[in-house]
Amino acid sequence: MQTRERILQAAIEVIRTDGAANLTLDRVALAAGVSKGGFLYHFGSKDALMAGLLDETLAVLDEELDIREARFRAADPAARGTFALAYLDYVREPYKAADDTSASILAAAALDDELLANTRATFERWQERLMHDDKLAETAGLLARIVGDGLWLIDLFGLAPPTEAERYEVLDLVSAMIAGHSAGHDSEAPGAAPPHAGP
Amino acid sequence: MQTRERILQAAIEVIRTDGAANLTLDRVALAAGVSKGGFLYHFGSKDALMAGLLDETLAVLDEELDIREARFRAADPAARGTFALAYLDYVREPYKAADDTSASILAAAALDDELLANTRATFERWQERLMHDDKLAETAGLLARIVGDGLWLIDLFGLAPPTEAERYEVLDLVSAMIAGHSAGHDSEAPGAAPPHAGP
DNA sequence: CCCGCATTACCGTCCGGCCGGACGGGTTCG
DNA sequence: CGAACCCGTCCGGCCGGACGGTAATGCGGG
Repeated sequence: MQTRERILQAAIEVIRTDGAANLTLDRVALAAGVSKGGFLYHFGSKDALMAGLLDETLAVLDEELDIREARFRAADPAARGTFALAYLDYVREPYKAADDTSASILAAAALDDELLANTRATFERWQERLMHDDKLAETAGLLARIVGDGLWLIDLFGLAPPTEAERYEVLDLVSAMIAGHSAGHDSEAPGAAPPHAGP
Repeated sequence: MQTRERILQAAIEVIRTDGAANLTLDRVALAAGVSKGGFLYHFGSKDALMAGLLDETLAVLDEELDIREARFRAADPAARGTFALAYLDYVREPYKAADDTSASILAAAALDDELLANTRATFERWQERLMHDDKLAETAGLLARIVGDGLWLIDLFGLAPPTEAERYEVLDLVSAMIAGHSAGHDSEAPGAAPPHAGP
Protein backbone atom coordinates (compact mmCIF):
# COMPACT_ATOMS: atom_id res chain seq x y z
CA MET A 1 0.00 0.00 0.00
CA GLN A 2 2.98 2.34 -0.23
CA THR A 3 2.99 2.40 -3.99
CA ARG A 4 0.32 5.06 -3.95
CA GLU A 5 2.48 7.15 -1.71
CA ARG A 6 5.44 6.61 -3.97
CA ILE A 7 3.44 7.81 -6.93
CA LEU A 8 2.41 10.94 -5.07
CA GLN A 9 6.02 11.64 -4.19
CA ALA A 10 7.07 11.01 -7.76
CA ALA A 11 4.48 13.46 -9.02
CA ILE A 12 5.83 16.12 -6.71
CA GLU A 13 9.31 15.40 -7.90
CA VAL A 14 8.27 15.69 -11.53
CA ILE A 15 6.62 19.01 -10.81
CA ARG A 16 9.71 20.22 -9.05
CA THR A 17 12.08 19.26 -11.83
CA ASP A 18 10.04 19.56 -15.01
CA GLY A 19 7.34 21.98 -13.98
CA ALA A 20 3.66 21.32 -13.56
CA ALA A 21 3.06 21.91 -17.23
CA ASN A 22 5.03 18.78 -18.06
CA LEU A 23 3.33 16.57 -15.54
CA THR A 24 2.31 13.56 -17.61
CA LEU A 25 1.21 10.13 -16.60
CA ASP A 26 4.23 8.53 -18.23
CA ARG A 27 6.72 10.70 -16.44
CA VAL A 28 5.10 10.17 -13.08
CA ALA A 29 4.90 6.45 -13.64
CA LEU A 30 8.52 6.38 -14.69
CA ALA A 31 9.65 8.44 -11.72
CA ALA A 32 7.66 6.25 -9.38
CA GLY A 33 9.23 3.12 -10.81
CA VAL A 34 5.88 1.79 -11.87
CA SER A 35 4.28 1.11 -15.22
CA LYS A 36 1.60 3.27 -16.67
CA GLY A 37 -0.94 0.57 -16.02
CA GLY A 38 0.20 0.34 -12.46
CA PHE A 39 -0.21 4.05 -12.11
CA LEU A 40 -3.72 3.94 -13.48
CA TYR A 41 -4.60 1.26 -11.01
CA HIS A 42 -4.02 3.65 -8.14
CA PHE A 43 -5.22 6.81 -9.81
CA GLY A 44 -7.95 6.33 -12.32
CA SER A 45 -7.19 9.56 -14.10
CA LYS A 46 -4.91 12.52 -14.10
CA ASP A 47 -7.48 14.54 -12.24
CA ALA A 48 -7.51 11.90 -9.56
CA LEU A 49 -3.80 12.38 -9.19
CA MET A 50 -4.20 16.13 -8.86
CA ALA A 51 -6.90 15.66 -6.27
CA GLY A 52 -4.66 13.32 -4.34
CA LEU A 53 -1.86 15.85 -4.46
CA LEU A 54 -4.12 18.60 -3.21
CA ASP A 55 -5.53 16.45 -0.46
CA GLU A 56 -2.12 15.54 0.79
CA THR A 57 -0.91 19.13 0.76
CA LEU A 58 -3.94 20.28 2.69
CA ALA A 59 -3.63 17.44 5.16
CA VAL A 60 -0.07 18.43 5.90
CA LEU A 61 -1.06 22.05 6.39
CA ASP A 62 -3.88 21.04 8.68
CA GLU A 63 -1.57 18.97 10.78
CA GLU A 64 0.98 21.74 11.01
CA LEU A 65 -1.66 24.13 12.23
CA ASP A 66 -2.87 21.69 14.85
CA ILE A 67 0.62 21.18 16.16
CA ARG A 68 1.19 24.88 16.43
CA GLU A 69 -2.10 25.57 18.11
CA ALA A 70 -1.41 22.86 20.66
CA ARG A 71 1.91 24.48 21.40
CA PHE A 72 0.29 27.84 22.02
CA ARG A 73 -2.31 26.25 24.19
CA ALA A 74 0.30 24.42 26.19
CA ALA A 75 2.27 27.60 26.73
CA ASP A 76 -0.76 29.37 28.16
CA PRO A 77 -3.92 27.33 28.69
CA ALA A 78 -5.97 30.47 29.15
CA ALA A 79 -4.68 32.10 25.97
CA ARG A 80 -7.16 33.37 23.47
CA GLY A 81 -6.89 33.27 19.75
CA THR A 82 -4.55 30.31 19.76
CA PHE A 83 -5.58 29.17 16.34
CA ALA A 84 -5.09 32.62 14.92
CA LEU A 85 -1.65 32.72 16.47
CA ALA A 86 -0.89 29.31 15.03
CA TYR A 87 -2.03 30.49 11.63
CA LEU A 88 0.35 33.41 11.77
CA ASP A 89 3.11 31.31 13.19
CA TYR A 90 2.95 29.01 10.23
CA VAL A 91 3.95 31.72 7.81
CA ARG A 92 6.86 32.86 9.93
CA GLU A 93 9.35 30.77 8.03
CA PRO A 94 9.28 31.89 4.41
CA TYR A 95 10.76 28.67 3.13
CA LYS A 96 7.89 26.66 4.55
CA ALA A 97 5.49 27.62 1.84
CA ALA A 98 7.94 28.38 -0.91
CA ASP A 99 9.89 25.20 -0.62
CA ASP A 100 7.20 22.75 -1.46
CA THR A 101 5.30 22.62 -4.68
CA SER A 102 2.06 24.04 -3.38
CA ALA A 103 2.19 26.77 -5.96
CA SER A 104 2.20 24.44 -8.92
CA ILE A 105 -0.37 22.19 -7.38
CA LEU A 106 -2.64 25.07 -6.56
CA ALA A 107 -2.09 26.46 -10.01
CA ALA A 108 -2.91 23.22 -11.71
CA ALA A 109 -5.97 22.83 -9.55
CA ALA A 110 -7.11 26.31 -10.41
CA LEU A 111 -7.23 25.29 -14.04
CA ASP A 112 -9.99 22.86 -13.27
CA ASP A 113 -11.85 24.84 -10.68
CA GLU A 114 -13.89 21.95 -9.36
CA LEU A 115 -10.75 20.41 -8.01
CA LEU A 116 -10.71 23.35 -5.66
CA ALA A 117 -13.83 22.18 -3.87
CA ASN A 118 -11.89 20.39 -1.20
CA THR A 119 -9.53 23.29 -0.81
CA ARG A 120 -12.43 25.64 -0.31
CA ALA A 121 -13.93 23.38 2.31
CA THR A 122 -10.66 23.29 4.20
CA PHE A 123 -10.37 27.04 4.22
CA GLU A 124 -13.90 27.33 5.44
CA ARG A 125 -13.08 25.05 8.33
CA TRP A 126 -10.09 27.18 9.20
CA GLN A 127 -12.12 30.31 8.92
CA GLU A 128 -14.67 28.87 11.31
CA ARG A 129 -11.98 27.98 13.78
CA LEU A 130 -10.56 31.47 13.54
CA MET A 131 -13.83 33.23 14.02
CA HIS A 132 -15.11 31.15 16.88
CA ASP A 133 -11.78 30.92 18.53
CA ASP A 134 -12.75 31.32 22.16
CA LYS A 135 -13.77 34.90 22.54
CA LEU A 136 -11.39 36.36 20.05
CA ALA A 137 -12.80 39.38 18.33
CA GLU A 138 -13.98 38.29 14.92
CA THR A 139 -12.22 41.06 13.14
CA ALA A 140 -8.92 40.03 14.65
CA GLY A 141 -9.46 36.45 13.58
CA LEU A 142 -10.21 37.49 10.04
CA LEU A 143 -7.23 39.78 9.95
CA ALA A 144 -5.02 36.90 11.01
CA ARG A 145 -6.26 34.79 8.18
CA ILE A 146 -5.93 37.48 5.57
CA VAL A 147 -2.40 38.27 6.65
CA GLY A 148 -1.52 34.58 6.72
CA ASP A 149 -2.97 33.98 3.30
CA GLY A 150 -1.36 37.10 1.90
CA LEU A 151 2.06 36.09 3.07
CA TRP A 152 1.44 32.61 1.76
CA LEU A 153 0.57 33.93 -1.68
CA ILE A 154 3.61 36.15 -1.72
CA ASP A 155 5.91 33.30 -0.81
CA LEU A 156 4.22 30.90 -3.13
CA PHE A 157 4.84 32.92 -6.24
CA GLY A 158 7.82 34.87 -5.04
CA LEU A 159 5.97 38.16 -5.47
CA ALA A 160 8.47 40.59 -3.97
CA PRO A 161 8.70 38.84 -0.62
CA PRO A 162 9.69 41.00 2.33
CA THR A 163 12.89 40.55 4.24
CA GLU A 164 12.77 38.42 7.35
CA ALA A 165 12.99 41.42 9.61
CA GLU A 166 10.08 43.14 7.92
CA ARG A 167 8.09 39.96 7.98
CA TYR A 168 8.61 39.50 11.68
CA GLU A 169 7.66 43.06 12.42
CA VAL A 170 4.34 42.71 10.70
CA LEU A 171 3.62 39.33 12.21
CA ASP A 172 4.49 40.52 15.68
CA LEU A 173 2.31 43.54 15.21
CA VAL A 174 -0.68 41.46 14.25
CA SER A 175 0.02 38.83 16.88
CA ALA A 176 0.08 41.51 19.50
CA MET A 177 -3.29 42.75 18.34
CA ILE A 178 -4.66 39.28 18.82
CA ALA A 179 -3.03 38.29 22.05
CA GLY A 180 -3.19 41.65 23.74
CA HIS A 181 -6.58 42.87 24.80
CA SER A 182 -7.10 46.36 23.47
CA ALA A 183 -3.66 46.27 21.94
CA GLY A 184 -2.01 48.39 24.60
CA HIS A 185 1.69 48.46 23.91
CA ASP A 186 3.42 45.88 26.01
CA SER A 187 7.03 46.85 25.72
CA GLU A 188 8.57 45.88 22.44
CA ALA A 189 7.69 43.81 19.46
CA PRO A 190 7.65 40.21 20.69
CA GLY A 191 3.90 39.96 20.70
CA ALA A 192 3.28 36.36 21.55
CA ALA A 193 6.29 34.41 20.45
CA PRO A 194 5.95 30.68 21.02
CA PRO A 195 8.74 28.23 21.69
CA HIS A 196 10.32 27.86 18.30
CA ALA A 197 12.01 24.65 17.32
CA GLY A 198 15.06 25.01 15.12
CA PRO A 199 14.65 24.69 11.35
CA MET B 1 -4.43 47.20 -34.84
CA GLN B 2 -7.44 46.12 -32.87
CA THR B 3 -7.25 42.50 -33.90
CA ARG B 4 -4.68 41.85 -31.27
CA GLU B 5 -6.99 43.31 -28.69
CA ARG B 6 -9.85 41.20 -29.99
CA ILE B 7 -7.74 38.09 -29.65
CA LEU B 8 -6.87 38.98 -26.09
CA GLN B 9 -10.53 39.50 -25.27
CA ALA B 10 -11.43 36.25 -26.97
CA ALA B 11 -8.85 34.40 -24.93
CA ILE B 12 -10.34 35.78 -21.75
CA GLU B 13 -13.77 34.73 -22.91
CA VAL B 14 -12.59 31.22 -23.66
CA ILE B 15 -11.03 30.97 -20.23
CA ARG B 16 -14.21 32.20 -18.65
CA THR B 17 -16.46 29.75 -20.44
CA ASP B 18 -14.30 26.69 -21.02
CA GLY B 19 -11.70 27.05 -18.34
CA ALA B 20 -8.03 27.79 -18.72
CA ALA B 21 -7.28 24.12 -19.20
CA ASN B 22 -9.14 24.19 -22.49
CA LEU B 23 -7.50 27.29 -23.80
CA THR B 24 -6.31 26.25 -27.24
CA LEU B 25 -5.18 28.27 -30.18
CA ASP B 26 -8.07 27.08 -32.31
CA ARG B 27 -10.69 28.06 -29.82
CA VAL B 28 -9.21 31.47 -29.26
CA ALA B 29 -8.90 32.05 -32.96
CA LEU B 30 -12.47 30.96 -33.49
CA ALA B 31 -13.77 33.12 -30.67
CA ALA B 32 -11.83 36.08 -32.00
CA GLY B 33 -13.26 35.58 -35.47
CA VAL B 34 -9.84 35.11 -36.90
CA SER B 35 -8.09 32.18 -38.52
CA LYS B 36 -5.41 30.24 -36.78
CA GLY B 37 -2.82 31.73 -39.06
CA GLY B 38 -4.12 35.16 -38.26
CA PHE B 39 -3.80 34.41 -34.62
CA LEU B 40 -0.24 33.26 -35.01
CA TYR B 41 0.63 36.42 -36.79
CA HIS B 42 -0.13 38.44 -33.68
CA PHE B 43 1.05 35.93 -31.11
CA GLY B 44 3.90 33.76 -32.22
CA SER B 45 3.15 31.11 -29.68
CA LYS B 46 0.80 30.15 -26.95
CA ASP B 47 3.22 31.41 -24.37
CA ALA B 48 3.20 34.77 -26.09
CA LEU B 49 -0.54 34.82 -25.67
CA MET B 50 -0.26 34.02 -21.98
CA ALA B 51 2.33 36.73 -21.56
CA GLY B 52 0.06 39.19 -23.29
CA LEU B 53 -2.80 38.22 -21.05
CA LEU B 54 -0.70 38.68 -17.95
CA ASP B 55 0.64 41.99 -19.13
CA GLU B 56 -2.80 43.32 -19.79
CA THR B 57 -4.12 42.20 -16.44
CA LEU B 58 -1.24 43.82 -14.64
CA ALA B 59 -1.57 46.99 -16.66
CA VAL B 60 -5.20 47.26 -15.68
CA LEU B 61 -4.36 46.72 -12.04
CA ASP B 62 -1.64 49.30 -12.21
CA GLU B 63 -3.97 51.84 -13.69
CA GLU B 64 -6.64 51.14 -11.11
CA LEU B 65 -4.15 51.71 -8.35
CA ASP B 66 -3.01 54.97 -9.86
CA ILE B 67 -6.54 56.24 -10.14
CA ARG B 68 -7.27 55.43 -6.55
CA GLU B 69 -4.10 56.96 -5.26
CA ALA B 70 -4.82 60.14 -7.16
CA ARG B 71 -8.24 60.23 -5.56
CA PHE B 72 -6.77 59.93 -2.09
CA ARG B 73 -4.22 62.59 -2.85
CA ALA B 74 -6.88 64.90 -4.15
CA ALA B 75 -9.01 64.41 -1.06
CA ASP B 76 -6.13 65.39 1.19
CA PRO B 77 -2.95 66.63 -0.44
CA ALA B 78 -1.06 66.23 2.81
CA ALA B 79 -2.21 62.68 3.39
CA ARG B 80 0.37 60.04 4.01
CA GLY B 81 0.31 56.49 2.81
CA THR B 82 -1.91 57.26 -0.14
CA PHE B 83 -0.66 54.35 -2.17
CA ALA B 84 -1.20 51.97 0.71
CA LEU B 85 -4.71 53.29 1.07
CA ALA B 86 -5.27 52.87 -2.64
CA TYR B 87 -4.00 49.32 -2.43
CA LEU B 88 -6.48 48.51 0.29
CA ASP B 89 -9.24 50.35 -1.44
CA TYR B 90 -8.83 48.22 -4.51
CA VAL B 91 -9.80 45.07 -2.66
CA ARG B 92 -12.87 46.67 -1.12
CA GLU B 93 -15.17 45.33 -3.79
CA PRO B 94 -14.94 41.56 -3.77
CA TYR B 95 -16.20 41.20 -7.32
CA LYS B 96 -13.32 43.28 -8.63
CA ALA B 97 -10.83 40.51 -8.35
CA ALA B 98 -13.16 37.57 -8.58
CA ASP B 99 -14.97 38.76 -11.64
CA ASP B 100 -12.10 38.80 -14.02
CA THR B 101 -10.09 35.81 -14.96
CA SER B 102 -6.98 36.73 -13.06
CA ALA B 103 -7.16 33.42 -11.27
CA SER B 104 -6.94 31.33 -14.39
CA ILE B 105 -4.35 33.54 -15.93
CA LEU B 106 -2.23 33.50 -12.85
CA ALA B 107 -2.71 29.79 -12.57
CA ALA B 108 -1.69 29.15 -16.13
CA ALA B 109 1.27 31.43 -15.73
CA ALA B 110 2.30 29.62 -12.59
CA LEU B 111 2.62 26.47 -14.62
CA ASP B 112 5.43 28.02 -16.56
CA ASP B 113 7.06 30.01 -13.82
CA GLU B 114 9.20 32.16 -16.06
CA LEU B 115 6.06 33.81 -17.33
CA LEU B 116 5.77 35.20 -13.83
CA ALA B 117 8.85 37.33 -14.25
CA ASN B 118 6.86 40.34 -15.29
CA THR B 119 4.38 39.79 -12.51
CA ARG B 120 7.16 39.68 -9.99
CA ALA B 121 8.62 42.89 -11.32
CA THR B 122 5.27 44.61 -11.02
CA PHE B 123 4.84 43.53 -7.44
CA GLU B 124 8.31 44.74 -6.65
CA ARG B 125 7.40 48.13 -8.02
CA TRP B 126 4.30 48.25 -5.88
CA GLN B 127 6.23 47.15 -2.88
CA GLU B 128 8.69 49.94 -3.43
CA ARG B 129 5.94 52.47 -3.70
CA LEU B 130 4.38 51.19 -0.52
CA MET B 131 7.55 51.27 1.49
CA HIS B 132 8.75 54.65 0.39
CA ASP B 133 5.33 56.17 0.45
CA ASP B 134 6.10 59.57 1.93
CA LYS B 135 7.00 58.96 5.48
CA LEU B 136 4.68 56.06 6.07
CA ALA B 137 6.08 53.59 8.55
CA GLU B 138 7.47 50.69 6.58
CA THR B 139 5.70 48.12 8.65
CA ALA B 140 2.37 49.72 7.92
CA GLY B 141 3.10 49.75 4.21
CA LEU B 142 3.99 46.10 4.22
CA LEU B 143 0.93 45.24 6.24
CA ALA B 144 -1.21 46.98 3.67
CA ARG B 145 0.26 44.93 0.90
CA ILE B 146 -0.04 41.66 2.72
CA VAL B 147 -3.65 42.32 3.59
CA GLY B 148 -4.39 43.41 0.04
CA ASP B 149 -2.73 40.37 -1.44
CA GLY B 150 -4.40 38.07 1.06
CA LEU B 151 -7.82 39.35 0.24
CA TRP B 152 -6.99 39.10 -3.43
CA LEU B 153 -6.00 35.48 -3.09
CA ILE B 154 -9.13 34.69 -1.13
CA ASP B 155 -11.37 36.30 -3.72
CA LEU B 156 -9.45 34.83 -6.60
CA PHE B 157 -10.00 31.26 -5.58
CA GLY B 158 -13.12 31.73 -3.53
CA LEU B 159 -11.38 30.45 -0.43
CA ALA B 160 -14.01 31.06 2.20
CA PRO B 161 -14.36 34.76 1.48
CA PRO B 162 -15.59 36.93 4.34
CA THR B 163 -18.88 38.76 4.28
CA GLU B 164 -18.82 42.34 3.12
CA ALA B 165 -19.31 43.62 6.64
CA GLU B 166 -16.38 41.64 7.94
CA ARG B 167 -14.27 42.69 5.02
CA TYR B 168 -14.96 46.36 5.62
CA GLU B 169 -14.21 46.06 9.28
CA VAL B 170 -10.78 44.65 8.62
CA LEU B 171 -10.01 47.11 5.87
CA ASP B 172 -11.11 50.04 7.96
CA LEU B 173 -9.02 48.80 10.82
CA VAL B 174 -5.91 48.61 8.73
CA SER B 175 -6.63 51.84 6.91
CA ALA B 176 -6.97 53.59 10.23
CA MET B 177 -3.60 52.24 11.28
CA ILE B 178 -2.11 53.76 8.18
CA ALA B 179 -3.87 57.07 8.04
CA GLY B 180 -4.08 57.76 11.76
CA HIS B 181 -0.90 58.54 13.50
CA SER B 182 -0.74 56.38 16.58
CA ALA B 183 -4.07 54.81 15.68
CA GLY B 184 -6.11 56.68 18.26
CA HIS B 185 -9.76 55.72 17.80
CA ASP B 186 -11.56 58.34 15.80
CA SER B 187 -15.18 57.60 16.45
CA GLU B 188 -16.42 54.65 14.42
CA ALA B 189 -15.22 52.44 11.67
CA PRO B 190 -14.81 54.70 8.63
CA GLY B 191 -11.06 54.85 8.87
CA ALA B 192 -10.19 56.74 5.74
CA ALA B 193 -13.00 56.17 3.33
CA PRO B 194 -12.51 57.85 -0.02
CA PRO B 195 -15.23 59.09 -2.32
CA HIS B 196 -16.59 55.88 -3.75
CA ALA B 197 -18.07 55.79 -7.18
CA GLY B 198 -20.97 53.43 -7.66
CA PRO B 199 -20.31 49.91 -8.92
C1' DC C 1 -1.60 -29.29 4.00
C1' DC C 2 -2.93 -28.02 -0.27
C1' DC C 3 -5.89 -26.91 -3.82
C1' DG C 4 -8.88 -23.98 -6.33
C1' DC C 5 -10.35 -19.38 -6.80
C1' DA C 6 -11.21 -14.67 -6.15
C1' DT C 7 -9.08 -10.26 -5.17
C1' DT C 8 -5.44 -7.16 -5.26
C1' DA C 9 -1.70 -5.13 -7.41
C1' DC C 10 0.56 -4.36 -11.32
C1' DC C 11 2.31 -4.74 -16.37
C1' DG C 12 2.98 -3.12 -21.33
C1' DT C 13 1.02 -2.01 -25.53
C1' DC C 14 -1.94 0.32 -28.48
C1' DC C 15 -4.86 3.94 -30.23
C1' DG C 16 -7.79 7.95 -31.17
C1' DG C 17 -7.57 12.54 -30.81
C1' DC C 18 -6.10 16.79 -30.24
C1' DC C 19 -2.79 20.44 -30.14
C1' DG C 20 0.87 23.64 -31.31
C1' DG C 21 2.76 25.59 -34.87
C1' DA C 22 4.97 25.62 -39.73
C1' DC C 23 4.04 27.02 -44.27
C1' DG C 24 2.68 28.74 -48.57
C1' DG C 25 -0.22 31.47 -50.19
C1' DG C 26 -3.68 35.69 -50.66
C1' DT C 27 -5.31 40.71 -50.06
C1' DT C 28 -5.16 45.48 -49.02
C1' DC C 29 -2.91 49.76 -48.55
C1' DG C 30 0.67 53.07 -49.10
C1' DC D 1 5.90 46.53 -55.40
C1' DG D 2 6.56 45.44 -50.84
C1' DA D 3 5.16 45.52 -46.22
C1' DA D 4 1.58 44.60 -43.05
C1' DC D 5 -2.04 41.66 -42.21
C1' DC D 6 -4.42 37.64 -42.52
C1' DC D 7 -6.05 32.88 -44.43
C1' DG D 8 -6.50 27.64 -44.30
C1' DT D 9 -4.43 23.37 -44.40
C1' DC D 10 -1.36 19.97 -42.98
C1' DC D 11 1.56 17.31 -39.95
C1' DG D 12 4.45 15.25 -36.28
C1' DG D 13 4.13 14.26 -31.76
C1' DC D 14 2.53 13.50 -27.60
C1' DC D 15 -0.87 12.48 -24.19
C1' DG D 16 -4.62 10.33 -21.62
C1' DG D 17 -6.46 6.33 -20.87
C1' DA D 18 -8.55 1.67 -22.39
C1' DC D 19 -7.53 -3.05 -22.35
C1' DG D 20 -6.08 -7.68 -21.96
C1' DG D 21 -3.00 -9.97 -19.66
C1' DT D 22 -0.11 -11.76 -15.17
C1' DA D 23 2.08 -12.48 -10.69
C1' DA D 24 1.31 -12.45 -5.80
C1' DT D 25 -1.62 -12.71 -1.92
C1' DG D 26 -5.44 -14.22 0.91
C1' DC D 27 -8.74 -17.68 2.16
C1' DG D 28 -12.02 -21.20 2.87
C1' DG D 29 -13.09 -26.12 2.17
C1' DG D 30 -11.84 -30.66 1.97
